[in-house]
Amino acid sequence: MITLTEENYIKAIYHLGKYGKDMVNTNAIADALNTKASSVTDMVKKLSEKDYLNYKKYQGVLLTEKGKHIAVNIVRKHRLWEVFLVDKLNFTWDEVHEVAEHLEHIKSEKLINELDAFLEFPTHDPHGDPIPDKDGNFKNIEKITLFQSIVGVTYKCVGVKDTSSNFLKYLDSNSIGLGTSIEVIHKEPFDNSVKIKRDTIDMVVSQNVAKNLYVKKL
Amino acid sequence: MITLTEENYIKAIYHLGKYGKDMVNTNAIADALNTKASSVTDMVKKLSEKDYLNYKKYQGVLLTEKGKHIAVNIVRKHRLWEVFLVDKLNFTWDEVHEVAEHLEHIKSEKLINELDAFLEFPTHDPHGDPIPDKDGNFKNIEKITLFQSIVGVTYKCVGVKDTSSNFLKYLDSNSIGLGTSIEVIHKEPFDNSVKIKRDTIDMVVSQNVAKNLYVKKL
DNA sequence: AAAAAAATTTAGACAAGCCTAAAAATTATT
DNA sequence: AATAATTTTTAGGCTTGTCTAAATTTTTTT
Ligand SMILES: [Mn+2]
Ligand SMILES: [Mn+2]
Ligand SMILES: [Mn+2]
Ligand SMILES: [Mn+2]
Repeated sequence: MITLTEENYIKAIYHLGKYGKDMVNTNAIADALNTKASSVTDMVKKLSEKDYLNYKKYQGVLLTEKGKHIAVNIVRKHRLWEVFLVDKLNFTWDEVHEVAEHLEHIKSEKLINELDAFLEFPTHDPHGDPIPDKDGNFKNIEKITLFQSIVGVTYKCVGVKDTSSNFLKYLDSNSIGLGTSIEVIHKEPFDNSVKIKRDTIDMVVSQNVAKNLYVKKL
Repeated sequence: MITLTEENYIKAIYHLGKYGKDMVNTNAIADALNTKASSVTDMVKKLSEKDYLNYKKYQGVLLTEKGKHIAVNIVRKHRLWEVFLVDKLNFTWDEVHEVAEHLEHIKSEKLINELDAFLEFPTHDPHGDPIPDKDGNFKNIEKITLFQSIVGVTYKCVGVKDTSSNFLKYLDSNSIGLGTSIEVIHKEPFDNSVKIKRDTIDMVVSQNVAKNLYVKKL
């Protein structure tokens, strides 16, 4: 049996280790889970014991295949529930994360597979993140941040990096959402702000915004 | 903040105390929750401290209004999720209870009220039990057990007392479900079995079955 | 009204997760 | 290469919810 707390650790470690092959360190995990490094050390030993990850003292941890499998399944559940909340229950994209954080721990194969079917097998969640299928497979769409974009090119918004309520509400209030077309007009070297044309409207977004908005060439 | 364990105790006490005004005793609670009497004593002290119930040493407990409110809200969530599972996700009535047992603890006002609306404000769950509305109000339909029925009268099946998978599957295999018409042909004094006519078919059900099937005069 | 049986509470212990403070190891700086 | 700073682990303790065994109270039986 795997506990809710163990699941949260595994998911956090998965997200922290997603890019790059190097080990995930204690402080990063403590930070992600709002807990203390000493607590992480304790838990990491237990997870290693249970074979969800490999732990090397003072070095960090790496999920095993077993651990990755658990993690991807939790991510699948999290994102499917988010789709459900937005598509069926009138939640906005800034409201879903907190509730999905709890729903992702409900354990029922049938529940999640039927939910998947009920939602007609969505491939992406409300924030543009890919949804793993029943076997854990998914493909990341090629995307860059608006920060990495090129002047003169038109892009489509395909995701957000920061999923905080604050950022999502900012985007809402500026009529930017998934699918929105964005033409890059100018990139200001001084403060790295980006001038874009959204529909017919010109607007300037800060470096912070540009770095948290994923776009794809049209 | 109320913990998952506390919620389960409160719900169990609510169901045990539903009929009759007398106090719920320690062993009954321990039994319902598959735990030990000593654990119940501990928890009951804590719940009393938090004002969810009144506890009199060696006498038993009674939920306060605050406790009842919590309980009814959990029951509401439990039953709405059961409807969702059956109506939208192709669960059968014998599969829903276990999953709903977990879903009932998800804390989000918006979630449950939107779910209620999405399901078009159902009044009863898949087992015929009434669903409290947003304010905790619900009405029990007048019903008796088949055991209490009268020979010669035709009834409609409106609920089940035992919601175990075994019993529900037995009913399925005998084509008895909510809404099924049942005419009482004979009540056998020797073993309290009941001979009924379901559609055009005569069949005999045991005392055990008769005591767990709720019916209503047509 | 005792004595016996049953129900309930108390005492003491344990696992899971968390914390703070101190010790040890690693990494960065001089 | 030595010292300083940072990171990580260890040690010891706390809370929640559980358990077993023993003590106490209530209820039932004689
Ligand atoms: Mn979570
Ligand atoms: Mn998401
Ligand atoms: Mn429950
Ligand atoms: Mn039910």
